[in-house]
Amino acid sequence: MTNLPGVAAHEWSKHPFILRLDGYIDLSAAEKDSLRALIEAKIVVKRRRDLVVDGLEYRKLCFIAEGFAVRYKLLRNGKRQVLNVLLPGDVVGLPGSFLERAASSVIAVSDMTIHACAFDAYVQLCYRRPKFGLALSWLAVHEAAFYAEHLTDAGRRAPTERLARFLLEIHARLAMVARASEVEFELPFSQEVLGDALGLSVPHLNRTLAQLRSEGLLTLNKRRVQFTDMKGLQLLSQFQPLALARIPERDQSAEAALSS
Amino acid sequence: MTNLPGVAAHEWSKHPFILRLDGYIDLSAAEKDSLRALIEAKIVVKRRRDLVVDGLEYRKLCFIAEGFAVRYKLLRNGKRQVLNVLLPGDVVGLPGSFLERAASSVIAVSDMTIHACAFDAYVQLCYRRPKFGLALSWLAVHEAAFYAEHLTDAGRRAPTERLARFLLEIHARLAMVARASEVEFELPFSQEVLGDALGLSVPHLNRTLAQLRSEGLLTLNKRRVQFTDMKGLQLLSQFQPLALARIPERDQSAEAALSS
DNA sequence: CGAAATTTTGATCACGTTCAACTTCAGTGG
DNA sequence: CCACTGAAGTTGAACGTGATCAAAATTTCG
Repeated sequence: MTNLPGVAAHEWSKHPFILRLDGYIDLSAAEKDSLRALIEAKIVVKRRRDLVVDGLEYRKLCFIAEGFAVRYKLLRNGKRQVLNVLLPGDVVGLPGSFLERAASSVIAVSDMTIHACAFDAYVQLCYRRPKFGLALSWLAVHEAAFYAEHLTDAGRRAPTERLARFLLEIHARLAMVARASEVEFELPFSQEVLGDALGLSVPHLNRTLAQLRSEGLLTLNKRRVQFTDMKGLQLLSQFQPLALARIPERDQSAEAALSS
Repeated sequence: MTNLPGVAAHEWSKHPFILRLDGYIDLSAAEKDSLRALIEAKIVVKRRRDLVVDGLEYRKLCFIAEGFAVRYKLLRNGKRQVLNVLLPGDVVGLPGSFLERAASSVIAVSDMTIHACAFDAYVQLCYRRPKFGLALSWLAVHEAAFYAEHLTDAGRRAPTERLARFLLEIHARLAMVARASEVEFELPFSQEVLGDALGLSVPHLNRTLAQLRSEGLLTLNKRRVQFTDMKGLQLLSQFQPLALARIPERDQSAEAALSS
């Protein structure tokens, strides 16, 4: 790991996390700068490095600039559930920082570069600039909504459907931060990770994948996915990206009418 | 449904939602009052009434004073996934209000009384009093953390373990709002709901329940659960309630050091 | 280039679903 | 009060999906 202080302004405005925020909130340059000022370090993380460890205290927010990670929970019986995959623009330390001790682990599955800020510093920023508190809520709700979808997948959907939905979701998320073309993207996860994300064994995941391939819906090799029949995939998976509403602006007129 | 305006102060301070907030944030009487001022109506809802409908816009936060509901997602193939059960102190409209259109439905499973406030009004309160934005974040993170646990249950845990964990979780949540004794509580959900929550068929859920009973871990009749071997349940289920950290207070001294 | 990780394929088996019948319970009207 | 009705809970038998175990083929990486 290499630590360099802060972030340059021109770099920050194109940061995938800022790109994501732009998707649901209007931030002025000054506001973006006040967030940038919190960044304590740019960190380069090697593949397989632990970022968060289940059971330990963690009090940081890390914004992923580049690279991929996986949040997972290891069980007593040796099984593993991948809770979420973390892509550029995602935040490490959500929900870990809100708990006394992290309830899951995070590990890098590729080399990464991330920007870290102290959790307390972010909370104090929320007091000064309430908009960031709302942004945090939106982020957390987004997270919860994704989990809800995955829960439905694991509980009630067939394996082919699950896998198709998962790939479409990742594609949509990568497209949001300009890391995917119309029908193609890099998928840096092993089948073991995919299986643990979807609640399937590796052999069965492999067969499920083979089925999607044989139906001509997609190709996947060298960790590169290409959707060869987008319509067919959408039909099979019933996937539709969830539309997060934008955060309402402060209403000054309503302000005057109230004293509290 | 009967609509009466607002809430009385003495009623509000003992409202289960306020009880829950007290668990992770310090709110002054004035702050609690500013939230109370947002309540537009006290609503009495009959059993089986829809509160939120998948696909429709929903822009309210409803704080459950009494009664139980279920958030669920209905699939094309007729299957249903129960995403969460809503207890006194929980909020209806999270995450629904953050989305263009709700991505799940909510239905009352008992008669309920709830206090409704407009979502926009709450957001404006967050601008005036940033602490409420943080409270909202905490609430959302709490929700996300629960989903993460349920995802792990559905994906990787055995049925007996799932069921035991589910019951222990509900017990802990009810205890938090003073609706459960040490080892006993009301469980107003049919086995169909439990099955849909845990991703099991009704017959299998029933057999799983029978197994817990036969092992002397609990009794359940007339919708009343009694844990007869709490230690055994905890051992079997590896359950531990998740410890949400408290929301840090505003730090005035750090304030002065910064201009932004 | 060699070692390790990952992907693929096959055979067997167990768990949990499905379907069906029956029982018990709660609520309602005669 | 009891008979009736529909909902909820319980039990059984047969089936199928996906897990498990094992081994081979292939790729990645040191």
